[in-house]
Amino acid sequence: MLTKSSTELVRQRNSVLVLSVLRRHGALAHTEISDFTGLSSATISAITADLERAHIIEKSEQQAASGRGRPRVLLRQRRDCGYLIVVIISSDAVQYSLVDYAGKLIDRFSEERSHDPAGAARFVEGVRAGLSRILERSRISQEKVLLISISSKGLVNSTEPVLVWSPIFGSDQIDFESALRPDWQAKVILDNETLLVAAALGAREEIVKGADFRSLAALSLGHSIGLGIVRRGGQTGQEISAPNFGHMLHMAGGGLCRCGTRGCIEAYAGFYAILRSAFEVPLDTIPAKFVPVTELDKIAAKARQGHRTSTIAFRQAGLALGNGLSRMLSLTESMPIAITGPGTRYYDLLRQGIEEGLGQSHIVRMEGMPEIRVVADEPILVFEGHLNRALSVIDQDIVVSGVQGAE
Amino acid sequence: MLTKSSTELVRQRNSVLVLSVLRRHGALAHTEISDFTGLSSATISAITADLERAHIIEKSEQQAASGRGRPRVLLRQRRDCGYLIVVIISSDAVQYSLVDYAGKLIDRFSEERSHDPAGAARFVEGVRAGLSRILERSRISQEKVLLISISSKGLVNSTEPVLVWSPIFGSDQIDFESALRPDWQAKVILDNETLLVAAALGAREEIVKGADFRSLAALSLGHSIGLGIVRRGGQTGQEISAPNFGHMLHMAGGGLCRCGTRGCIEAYAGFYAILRSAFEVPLDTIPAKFVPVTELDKIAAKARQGHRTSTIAFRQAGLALGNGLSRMLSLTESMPIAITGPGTRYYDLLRQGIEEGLGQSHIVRMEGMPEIRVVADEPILVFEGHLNRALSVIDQDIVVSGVQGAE
DNA sequence: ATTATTTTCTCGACAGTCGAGAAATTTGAT
DNA sequence: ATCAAATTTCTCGACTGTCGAGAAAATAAT
Repeated sequence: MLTKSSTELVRQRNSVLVLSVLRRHGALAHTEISDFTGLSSATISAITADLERAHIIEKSEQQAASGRGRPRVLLRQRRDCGYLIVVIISSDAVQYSLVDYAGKLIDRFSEERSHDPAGAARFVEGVRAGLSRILERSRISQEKVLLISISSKGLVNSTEPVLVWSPIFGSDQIDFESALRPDWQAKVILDNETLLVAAALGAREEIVKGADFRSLAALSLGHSIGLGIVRRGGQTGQEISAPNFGHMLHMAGGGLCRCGTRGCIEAYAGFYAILRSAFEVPLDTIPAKFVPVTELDKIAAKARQGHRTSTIAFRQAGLALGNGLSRMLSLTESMPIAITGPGTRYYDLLRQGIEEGLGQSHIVRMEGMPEIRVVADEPILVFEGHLNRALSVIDQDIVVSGVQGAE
Repeated sequence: MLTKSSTELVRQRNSVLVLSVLRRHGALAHTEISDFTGLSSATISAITADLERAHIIEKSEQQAASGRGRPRVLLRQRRDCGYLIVVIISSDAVQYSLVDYAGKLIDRFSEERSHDPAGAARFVEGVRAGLSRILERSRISQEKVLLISISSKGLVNSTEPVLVWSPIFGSDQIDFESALRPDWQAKVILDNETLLVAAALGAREEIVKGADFRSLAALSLGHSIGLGIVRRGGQTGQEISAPNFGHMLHMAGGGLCRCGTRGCIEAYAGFYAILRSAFEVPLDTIPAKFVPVTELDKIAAKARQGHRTSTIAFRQAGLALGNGLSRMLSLTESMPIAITGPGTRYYDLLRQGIEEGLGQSHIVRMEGMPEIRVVADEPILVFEGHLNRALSVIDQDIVVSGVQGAE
């Protein structure tokens, strides 16, 4: 359904646009903002005056004279305009980061996760404690925290911050919104981890390719398997989604997965699955809760020396991934695939299987093999994705909730 | 990337909005338009005055007095504002329909398709001839044809009207844009047939459910298998896509498909595949080009009487569909599934397999079985989808290309 | 000092939406 | 017949927004 448009909306959109170019390019002068946005100089004056009055941006005090002419006045976000807390949940720890409105990291610490199956309720308590701890350490007032951006592996509700299924808690749902509402009035968003990787890669790609960028998928290999897809959308920039790829059906009645279903992709390509397959343990064995990477390194070493069952284990994993990717491509347009995560160190062993698995589908035979690239530094990408997403959400909210107020 | 906004754009969007409620609800009075759009009465006056000046809408001359007070003046599209040609390509015929700007069918005929494999070039000639024929019969001047909307089974390029792969011509691509450009200056759009079914069902659903409508998939069963997905998007109404579902990989190294690949869903669930499987012909046999429905009816009759291999054939087909749908759901959100096409007459035989195939995946075990409904009258839905899409494209174009001109 | 150059700011014109109320037009009561 | 009530459409002034042009500001070079 279409909705009505109004002049006030125009100002809102253009204000957000100004903030977004400021994010992308750092502190900018009046003229540069005008160039980047396409808005006239007069409009920039009006918008920046509003934003300055609302204490959202500020004039940079001084900068090197850059030639003759009236010197430029750089505009930048006010760091103290608001703050963001990033919570990255991984299998062995929870990392808390406090970031200011300009995207600068202020404080960070990790808390080990107890491996006891204390369950979701207990875990949520830990998160609440972690959040109050990072707030206290910084002496920032709670109202200044505008957004809490959480990420985890697993399946996430697309509209609300609810973790629907996760490798750790299974179907024990966690609703972060209602869990944090008593303590916090900040907005809470939750994203799948690999989705953030895809978002970060997509943003990088868009800077390089500009309008040529169309779409991209990120595949994260590890104990579990994640996939994020980013597509450039119509007006609102990028559109991203994080399918339940690791638990997409690979083969009906196949190996038993951690999720309890048989034949998931993860039950062939997750670390525990490779281990299981390499040791020729029956495929209906209940999967190991945790596999040290050193175990897998050993198998990889054997495979690289030509050991048969180890080689086959990685090959099976590759096939599952390749088939799954081909199915994904059948349902979307063709797009490049970026592989990240700890599993990339075995890419040499997985590659053949992946390519063969891809090649078994009509779409790949027709359109050719998609571009596959290996990308390291997954944790950095996750954090970058958090910032990209969270800060633009803040920009949006801050503008919508009233710039007019001179305060 | 965000783009700048302006007051002129506001008017454009609101004009399109006015035209769209006029489409949805038929001829409306000033006040009603105001109610439906949320725009003020004054704005409606301004916009409708513009549209009337540009000969896009007109005042309905007279209507029954509806109570006391100043009588309403109904506004409606001018039929002669422009015309649309709908071309529906099916396996045995091509249907041409001429429609006026108000959505009224003016003329229609079908041309049999020769089953000779004369190839794409020859076929395009036929389409060009068909188009000129329908134009001549109507005595409408060619410039008045604003849009040619084509549909076919198969895989379609998402940005240009290029048929990338089709059951009939295989990988012999057809670029309708360049094929028709010499004769026509009308815009040309091409959509997958099942996508249009999904669009039509989505539009109906949105009228019923309003904002509650989220998404929907249409599955078309026949000689080939089609899937269309419609999701409600942010601003721009609905977002639709037509994946290459029929040729998504069902089982690696499986039955030979018409497309030349092994293991496609279609190679298990297409009519020819059911036939092949029922007669226990080896799965690598080259599939029949064409299967009369009566053949399949016979197998269905046998299956309903308990004949074993016939029953298994339908069950296999259902499993392939169910597994495929489960994979689709793993990659999207959960959504209801509407089944259409000639294959619905065998739904009683397919159902168990579909449900079992769906149940083998994590997502369905977790979120439960999606709602499945059988919808008849596929051809009507296809045409309805054409009109929905094409006329709103025309509305958009007509407004963008300048309403201001009084002409 | 003066001039050239560059950036920022300001002003008036123009486009769009909105609310309020005037104008138009019919029904129903007196 | 006439007038009041009801209802719809139209119009006007206020407000918000963008834009182009040019004034004002501030520095470097001459």
